[in-house]
Amino acid sequence: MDRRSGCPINLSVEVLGDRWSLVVLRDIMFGNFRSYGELHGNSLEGIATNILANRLKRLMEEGLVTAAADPTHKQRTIYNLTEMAIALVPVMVQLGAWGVQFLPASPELSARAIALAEGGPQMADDFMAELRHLHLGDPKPGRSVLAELEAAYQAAAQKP
Amino acid sequence: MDRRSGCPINLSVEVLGDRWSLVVLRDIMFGNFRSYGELHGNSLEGIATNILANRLKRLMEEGLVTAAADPTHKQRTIYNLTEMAIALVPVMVQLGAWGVQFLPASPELSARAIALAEGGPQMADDFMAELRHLHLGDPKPGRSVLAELEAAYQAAAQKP
DNA sequence: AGAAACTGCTTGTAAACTGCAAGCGGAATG
DNA sequence: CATTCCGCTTGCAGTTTACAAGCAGTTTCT
Repeated sequence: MDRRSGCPINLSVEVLGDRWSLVVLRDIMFGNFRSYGELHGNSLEGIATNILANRLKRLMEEGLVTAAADPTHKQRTIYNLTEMAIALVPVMVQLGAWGVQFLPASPELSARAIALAEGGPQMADDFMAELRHLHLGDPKPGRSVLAELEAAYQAAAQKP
Repeated sequence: MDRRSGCPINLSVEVLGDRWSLVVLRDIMFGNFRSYGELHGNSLEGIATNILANRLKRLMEEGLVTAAADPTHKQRTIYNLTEMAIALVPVMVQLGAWGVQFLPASPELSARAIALAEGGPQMADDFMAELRHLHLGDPKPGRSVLAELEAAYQAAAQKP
């Protein structure tokens, strides 16, 4: 792993700076898609199969994702986020807020980003706790930010 | 401009998701490098000339950067950040903090990111005000976050 | 038991992007 | 009026991305 420089922003770009890594992490994080099939079948942007396979491999190598066997389906692999990936929640929040403000984001898909930005650091922390439950086996927290975001999306999608 | 989806995170990735865009913006933002020559000559990562030229062109097309003539040197172009780019400060803060925590960032180069993260939202806001002064002609604010970050870097670089 | 569908990929091919080195035209400098 | 500065462009090789097709092992259906 030869790095271009020791600057933290550069290192982050070297790990995340391509057209798909953050999108795949978004789908695992906010969509709770956990297997290859779920990630491919629900991909809003239509990720190609070889790119998805390659990205999952790279994310594992970089330490952002781990693979676990599914007890009910022997051929299915369940992908879990690591603490390193869960720590990207604040980055996702800021990126989403920026996209909503400056890019032509659709109202329905903006709903989650807006809710998350308005929820502030407390909501981000609660979301990270929920992700630690879902991916790392931590105890289940009382609040489900995932459910709140889904509700925000549904409410936005209903309005014509 | 055909976009893959209207998701704000996807749109942000489509604009910023490559190996150089955020690095160039970082250099303009934190290094206050304003011309092609400064950006190329001071590039920590050694950006190639054609990539730098292409990235500046794309950043202008995306509305993140504008070009202005230098009154003293007719052949020099001064690149200014737009409000859209200045609004990326919180993203940079989070990305830097993440890089410091999870990637092998060098102590000297981490100093700015750490100072900025510890400064909280107030410091980010003051930095954005300073950037609006430097790039958009807004009145000069009392606080210079750029000077504080430089001091933090110098202090970290002195320690052996 | 056999057929069909599911699951997680791999392979082939073409196009686009990246990275390196060299060069170039106009402007300022001495 | 030669030299250096400045902002690029060009050529080329290698890598990455994108699209479409296919494939082996597993489970489900009939």
